[in-house]
Amino acid sequence: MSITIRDIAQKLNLSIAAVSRALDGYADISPETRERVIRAAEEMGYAPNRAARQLRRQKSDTIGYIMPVYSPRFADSYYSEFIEGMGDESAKQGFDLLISTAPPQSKTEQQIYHQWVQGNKVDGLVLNRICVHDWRVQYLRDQHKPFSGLEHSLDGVDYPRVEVDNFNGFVKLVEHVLQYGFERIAYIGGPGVLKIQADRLAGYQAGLAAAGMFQAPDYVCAGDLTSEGGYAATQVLLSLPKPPNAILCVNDQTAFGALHAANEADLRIGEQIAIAGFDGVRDARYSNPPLTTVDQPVYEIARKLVQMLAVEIRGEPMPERSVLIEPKLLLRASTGA
Amino acid sequence: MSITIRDIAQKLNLSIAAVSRALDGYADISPETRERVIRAAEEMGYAPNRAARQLRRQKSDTIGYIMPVYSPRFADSYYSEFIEGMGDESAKQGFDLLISTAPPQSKTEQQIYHQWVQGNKVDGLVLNRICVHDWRVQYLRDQHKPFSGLEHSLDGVDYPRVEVDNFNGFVKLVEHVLQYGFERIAYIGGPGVLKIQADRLAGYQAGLAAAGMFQAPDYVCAGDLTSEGGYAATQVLLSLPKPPNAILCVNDQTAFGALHAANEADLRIGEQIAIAGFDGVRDARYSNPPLTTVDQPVYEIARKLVQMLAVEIRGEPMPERSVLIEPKLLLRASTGA
DNA sequence: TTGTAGGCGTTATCAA
DNA sequence: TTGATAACGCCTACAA
Repeated sequence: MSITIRDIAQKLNLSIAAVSRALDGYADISPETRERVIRAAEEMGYAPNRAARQLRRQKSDTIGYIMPVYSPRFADSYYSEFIEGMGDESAKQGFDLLISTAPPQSKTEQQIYHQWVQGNKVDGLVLNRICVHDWRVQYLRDQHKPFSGLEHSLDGVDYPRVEVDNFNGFVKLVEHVLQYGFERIAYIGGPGVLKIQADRLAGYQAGLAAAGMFQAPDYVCAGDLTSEGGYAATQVLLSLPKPPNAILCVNDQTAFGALHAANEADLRIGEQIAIAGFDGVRDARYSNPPLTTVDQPVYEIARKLVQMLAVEIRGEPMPERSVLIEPKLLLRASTGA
Repeated sequence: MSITIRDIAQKLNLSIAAVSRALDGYADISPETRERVIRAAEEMGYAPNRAARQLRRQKSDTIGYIMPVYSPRFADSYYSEFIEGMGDESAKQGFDLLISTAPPQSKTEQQIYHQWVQGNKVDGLVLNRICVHDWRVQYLRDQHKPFSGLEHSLDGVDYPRVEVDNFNGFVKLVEHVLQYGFERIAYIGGPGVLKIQADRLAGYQAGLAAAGMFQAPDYVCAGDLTSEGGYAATQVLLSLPKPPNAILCVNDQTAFGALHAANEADLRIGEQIAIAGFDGVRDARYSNPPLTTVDQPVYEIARKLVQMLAVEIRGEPMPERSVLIEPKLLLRASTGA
């Protein structure tokens, strides 16, 4: 079937042990033998059987990521960028990347984590969309399985992580729209359990408080991180007796939905109403009108997460277990900029 | 370390063979024993070691996909939708999804394919962005490794596939802009080796020919499937002595770049110039102005590809090895609709 | 119905 | 420097 070290050994009249060591670069093998083995392996198109190696070494050289899908066919280029970053860095670090999809907090999600961890399918995992209290963090800690995460949950676990200054990003966003004269500022958020939701909402509130602005309870809506959710929430906001003239959204997808609803309502966006997002996805430059957003370097963040995880897996010392990223405002026409 | 069937056997005073068979649902085991085993496994949090199982069964229950990245940090929600579709269907079919990134036709790409195939890391692969003549198709055929693909290469290999009627889609696109009075129609394509490029370009030319329209050689540009490429190509087109008044793009990302360039040139898009894409990514609804595009159900296509691949891997008979999808025009403001 | 034993391909330990 | 051999955890033919 496939070529094994046994085939190479046979052909070269060597023991499989010698072949194995020659290929793995051990020192106790004669240079000429090593040379012969390596050439033969090349010629025969040998590649080690990953299952056998994994079984023996008790590690899989694989990193796992479970993509949180809130609904079937939800598309968000945030994820393509995130996955690309993880893929590039995984390859560089010599790991494969195993991906699955599951609704957050679902039974399915738990099963996959359990199978991967207990079945030794992955050496470590990358988490994002971390919750304020996250069962995954606790579970992986208990299982002593290495992981890294985007955002820091409040479970008291010191895992390697990247944190975006969501709070401050939103404060700046509020300041920006205030400066442009929009004073009735609403917020469309995501699921309340999410850390980003907690932090961004807090930033929104702090920004308003700092300016001594009125905070209408009606002005804080729940979305679901999708453009559909943003669309629906915006319709509700616009039908209030005293509708807002600025809508800040927890992410860009939500903002796309908000733009859509405001356009349908024939509002002059950037003039009669300001709309902004958070993420900095590429496509935000091409929306109608171009979307003001808070840019976070998703690709770089994903790479960093994998890189930190690789260090953790290899058990190397890690100088900084926490990287803080200051996102930056991208001012565009949707807020009148 | 982890729980194995040996642990369960020990606890229950059974042989590991009995435990194994009880868990795998063999008939030759007493109901009560099976009951005990299953409960114990549950209690102890057992999950089979994937490497051991894979080594023994000679299959990995894993599907591979290599994401073609043309440049670092290229974001395209086409891929997040594609990956989500594959992820959902893989889970449903009982497969894990292994993902890597590599530039198309690169040495890296070849190495990964070789490692995965020869190392038995995956049971099969999904290909997209198929080339007119594709080394991957030939390689996997030679290695007798199951695979499915989006688009059919001309290598004379009858693999399970989904084909989108790119030719006809572009013919319809040409008809549409002609009908709206745009007669100087340009085309921005992708890498010439791609099957979609060949088919869509042919559709463009056929559409023009059918209407007896003039075809300026200047009007056919090469892009790279990114918005940057579309932006650059559009700048070239607009600086021609006799610039086009319609630009049809090989994909939506390219079209986003074209919109950007046309907006910068202060053209009234949909009026002075028509711009259209191809893919139907979600975000095309939110561009400035909303983008006319040819919609293909990416999520469903991805699922179908995995489903066909699963059938192929299991060696089941496949009624239809080729699925043809007729994409449909989505008319929006960017072409004056 | 259950247990014994061999082997999947690799790596690591020990001897030669 | 090299070879024989024993695991890693699971599955399955065969024996009991």
